[in-house]
Amino acid sequence: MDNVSQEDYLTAIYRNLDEAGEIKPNLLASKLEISNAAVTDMLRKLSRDGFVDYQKYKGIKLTGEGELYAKNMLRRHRIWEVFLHQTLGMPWDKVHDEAEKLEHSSSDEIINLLEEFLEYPEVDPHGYPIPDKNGKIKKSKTVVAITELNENDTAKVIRVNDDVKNLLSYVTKIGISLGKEIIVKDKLEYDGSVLMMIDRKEVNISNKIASNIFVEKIK
Amino acid sequence: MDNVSQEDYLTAIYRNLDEAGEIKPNLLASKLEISNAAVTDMLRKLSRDGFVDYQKYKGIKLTGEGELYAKNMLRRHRIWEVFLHQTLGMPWDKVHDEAEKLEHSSSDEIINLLEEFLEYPEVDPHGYPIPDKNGKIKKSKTVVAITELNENDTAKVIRVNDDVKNLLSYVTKIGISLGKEIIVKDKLEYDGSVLMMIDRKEVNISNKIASNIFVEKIK
DNA sequence: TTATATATTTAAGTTCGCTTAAATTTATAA
DNA sequence: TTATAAATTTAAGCGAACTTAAATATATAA
Repeated sequence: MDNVSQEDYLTAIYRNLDEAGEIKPNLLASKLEISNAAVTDMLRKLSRDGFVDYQKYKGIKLTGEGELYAKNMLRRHRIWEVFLHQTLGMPWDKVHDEAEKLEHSSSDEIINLLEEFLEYPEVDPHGYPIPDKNGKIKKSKTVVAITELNENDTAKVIRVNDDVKNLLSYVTKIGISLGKEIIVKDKLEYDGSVLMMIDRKEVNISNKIASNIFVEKIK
Repeated sequence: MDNVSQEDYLTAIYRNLDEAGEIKPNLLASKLEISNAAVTDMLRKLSRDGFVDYQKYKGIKLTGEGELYAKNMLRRHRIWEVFLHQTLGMPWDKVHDEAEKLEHSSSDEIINLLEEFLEYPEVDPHGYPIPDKNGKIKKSKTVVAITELNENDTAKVIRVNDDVKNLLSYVTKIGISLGKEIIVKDKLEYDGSVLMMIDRKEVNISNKIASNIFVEKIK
């Protein structure tokens, strides 16, 4: 393919598929920060090239080829992130944007060599699994968003959504990192916000933020 | 700038300046493998943006800013090459093309971290010096092209032009690598080709190839 | 069910970096 | 010096990926 734009569309589609494996043009447009009209345009091309199943006014699906492509981009992205964080020491809230650029400029050969150099990491610095050469994604632990926890639940942070602007730097500020233990103290009915203990300090986070932090329940 | 095309123009200009510090549109077009008309077009933009001194029908010069920019791209390029070769083990005849893509997708921050990780290499895998953060290029040994050698001269290979298609893989085949010792046996007046000893074997190379291999005379 | 809001597509237009063809300028050689 | 060749620029046009505005289809709520 070798087309930055199309690669970005496929990745964005894959990242945002709903439970039915579909995504609406509208959502895609907002994720890519472009107009709906541009999306319609590109969908025709992606459809013509066999990467998406697309019919006017219907939800967008990926074809097998499209999904493979998207997973390969995700693989590139996450392997770069590991390299930037682990080898170069770049903070986890900066690697996403850098990897976003690198992923389009690296052959599979580089990626495979990098993977070997990094000793086959299983997850990226935000806890997301890295697809293998064949697009296979190892089933990871079952995680739930913090919003799913109940009062007095104790849990360990496994994954934080890196695709939401500024979320990571905010989350870092309030003391959250991978592996950190949290205890839910209270859940506010009113706005869905969650009061938790982190490092013996009380922290309140909004529902929206809580829904992007994934944890493993302890006991 | 953040514009792949303009970055490529500046790098190509810098790489191919003549003794007077100029380059002709025609040569630039052929290096970039595009039409002369496209070059004229882009020169106007680069001139408008203050990267080149350009007047119709005259040779092209870089401004101070343009030169800095070009050297920074060269820095990125060469640091990536060192990483690919030294850390990932990619052969020296493949790193150029890969670095060509990566150089446009990496912030200065990544490059600086990489440089540190690589322990401040002075040359790339083909023997070219790496400009520092400020664009300063360390003066390296005085080298001459093999074409400048005389019969019975012994010399050590210091640098091979990585910007010529397929040159490196050819040169590798005939046993040349950095640091290798060569002895000039004969120079053919007729076509300028050079007969040399490499690893106790006689090898004849054309004038064109000899002019792209740079050596340090021994005694 | 119908009115209205929202999502999607179509139409027309823009910028970028290219192309080919024609016009013009500069270089070269008889 | 002048004819011719080569280099350069101008002109017109193209495809890609976007935009805004208008048209149309779908979803939602009274």
